[in-house]
Amino acid sequence: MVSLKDVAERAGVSASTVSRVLSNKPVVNVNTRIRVMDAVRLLDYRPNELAKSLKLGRSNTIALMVPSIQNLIFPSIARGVEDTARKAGYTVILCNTDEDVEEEKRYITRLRTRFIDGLIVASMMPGSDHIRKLWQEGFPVVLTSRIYDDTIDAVGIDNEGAAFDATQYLVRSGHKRIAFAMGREEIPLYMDRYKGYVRALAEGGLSLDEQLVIHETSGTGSFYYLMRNLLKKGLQPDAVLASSDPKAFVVMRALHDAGLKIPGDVSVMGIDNVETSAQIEPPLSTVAQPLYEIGALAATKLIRQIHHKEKTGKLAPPQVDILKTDLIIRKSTR
Amino acid sequence: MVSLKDVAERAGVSASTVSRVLSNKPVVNVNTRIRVMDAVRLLDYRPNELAKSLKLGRSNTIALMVPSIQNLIFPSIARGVEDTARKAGYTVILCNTDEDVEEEKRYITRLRTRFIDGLIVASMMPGSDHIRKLWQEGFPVVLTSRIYDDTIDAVGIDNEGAAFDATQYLVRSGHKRIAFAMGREEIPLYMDRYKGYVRALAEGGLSLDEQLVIHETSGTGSFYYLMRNLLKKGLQPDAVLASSDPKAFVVMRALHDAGLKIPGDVSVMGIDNVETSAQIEPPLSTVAQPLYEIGALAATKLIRQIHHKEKTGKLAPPQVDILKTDLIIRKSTR
DNA sequence: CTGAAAGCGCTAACAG
DNA sequence: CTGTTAGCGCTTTCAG
Repeated sequence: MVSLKDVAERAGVSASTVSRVLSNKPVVNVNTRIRVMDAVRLLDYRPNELAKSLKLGRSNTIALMVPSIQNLIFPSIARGVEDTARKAGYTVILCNTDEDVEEEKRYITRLRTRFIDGLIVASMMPGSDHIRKLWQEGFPVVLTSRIYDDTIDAVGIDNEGAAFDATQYLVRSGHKRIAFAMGREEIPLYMDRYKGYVRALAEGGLSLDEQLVIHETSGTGSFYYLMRNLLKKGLQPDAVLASSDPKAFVVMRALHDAGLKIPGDVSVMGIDNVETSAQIEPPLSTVAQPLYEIGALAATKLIRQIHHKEKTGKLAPPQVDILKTDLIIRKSTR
Repeated sequence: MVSLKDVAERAGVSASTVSRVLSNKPVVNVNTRIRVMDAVRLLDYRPNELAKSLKLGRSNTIALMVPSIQNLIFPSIARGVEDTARKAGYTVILCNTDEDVEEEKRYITRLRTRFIDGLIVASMMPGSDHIRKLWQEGFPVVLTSRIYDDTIDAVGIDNEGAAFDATQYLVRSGHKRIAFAMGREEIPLYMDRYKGYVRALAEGGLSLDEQLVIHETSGTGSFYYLMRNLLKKGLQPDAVLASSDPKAFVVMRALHDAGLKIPGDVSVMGIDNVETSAQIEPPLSTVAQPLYEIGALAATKLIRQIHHKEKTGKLAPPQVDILKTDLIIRKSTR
């Protein structure tokens, strides 16, 4: 390991001078600068980031916490985060919490040790008070995808509105019996989507049939049996809105296996616009949320907060950004 | 920020004693230990990982380099890596290279600063000599998914064999005109899969028809037009083997849009067994590679190397592990 | 414009 | 069993 001192020796100057050159301090003689740079090249010197971080009190590293990177919406968000972080000179750490609040806490404990400058959380659950606490202690945090209130920086979409748009489209195109595939109720974004569905039904003059809303039991896969059961009970809908694209995939398979045509016999619609949604057969109609942009904006906001905190010593007031969603009609709806 | 010194003061001992207690050195009096622990709790002290890393010369952090986390095979690998790294007390950094060798190099430069203890590379390209160099310099590296030789630790599958199995299944089930959707030729794993296809054809007594192998032009999406063109030219195959599952999705859509039934008119088969493959309609027959396990094993091997290097000062001889693949017949083949 | 010195928070001999 | 000391590699006053 070649250190500052080695370079200094080689260039015949002091360590401080080398440091000045390397951090582009203007106050250094051109000739010494050249001499130093030569030594740097000669020795193939790389600064030790760890030492720098320790001294400076920041690591230029942020963490991204997701329930699971295997969930199709998170790779795009992660990509947005990583791209913009990298461009700003930050490194990103990936944390999968599996919806486990304890795991989340454990992570936070590790990360709080000033190892990390900020945190993007896409896994927040109602019980995640430790995250609120983090923010209150002045640690830069931005929430994504799952937002609970406006007391913490966040970027998300209008989930109620997204489901409303989807449902409204369905009623306007003449569907009368619109089923809803509901996600885990502890997760507010699903409650919001449910509300949007209910409101659009009402505004469309359709009455809500509780039998047509099916509730996830054990994971996304459970919708297969749930859907088949609905059919078996003779409750065939003419459309189903899934509260997320992956759920729509499963619903489509159940419908197909029951011998039903999509969209001939029943229309299917999702929410999210995950990448595969366009690639399956039939391509899924859905409400797109700008996943990459969400990640990118979250990273931008976080880095801005980090800088703000460095300057002023405290966090700027929280601000939540709601990004526009987009109704995308493909081939799974008539 | 509360430091060791604060705890020491509070407990009326020296910093070294606190350090001993915290790292569970056995040589410390029970009473002092209790006193120290009390002070730790009272002050809610958390060790500064950065300082520890600087002193110890290791950061308990590894990096995972993938072409893009949005590519469906990598989330599962990433999950395997992250889970096993976390259990071993390591943190993982996510790096997307977008197949860009320069980006890869830039990353390596940053990471080489002893900021990271080891590296898992799933993005290796033929031009990635800098990675070979890393290994030669004694830096722990394990290759995944794209393996080039046996001079570096690696874990992967037998790509030739996987394609062979798939093709053989197709010929044995009576297909005569088996097309192949070929990936980028610079990527050896695709060449290997191509070879497996060719060999199985030969062993099955079928002659290779170059017109039936279609070559990716601009991204996975291009297979849509490529496939439609093939059909337009009157060269309809009775089966197509895609060199990856995502390519199979696109092929299926092209076939469908041309009015062809799967598997009635043409069978489709993939390789990878990405998560969505089971969820689409019809569920895709494919050759599964154990993605999660690949990631998990890669992490295990890397950490073992890191420890070995800490003990002996150098890397253990490279070893490549080939994991078993699994032919999975679902509904897209007859 | 440059060097000496102090210190970020921690661990590891070395004494006692 | 415990304290003192030195130092990981870097930045930053403070003098000169």
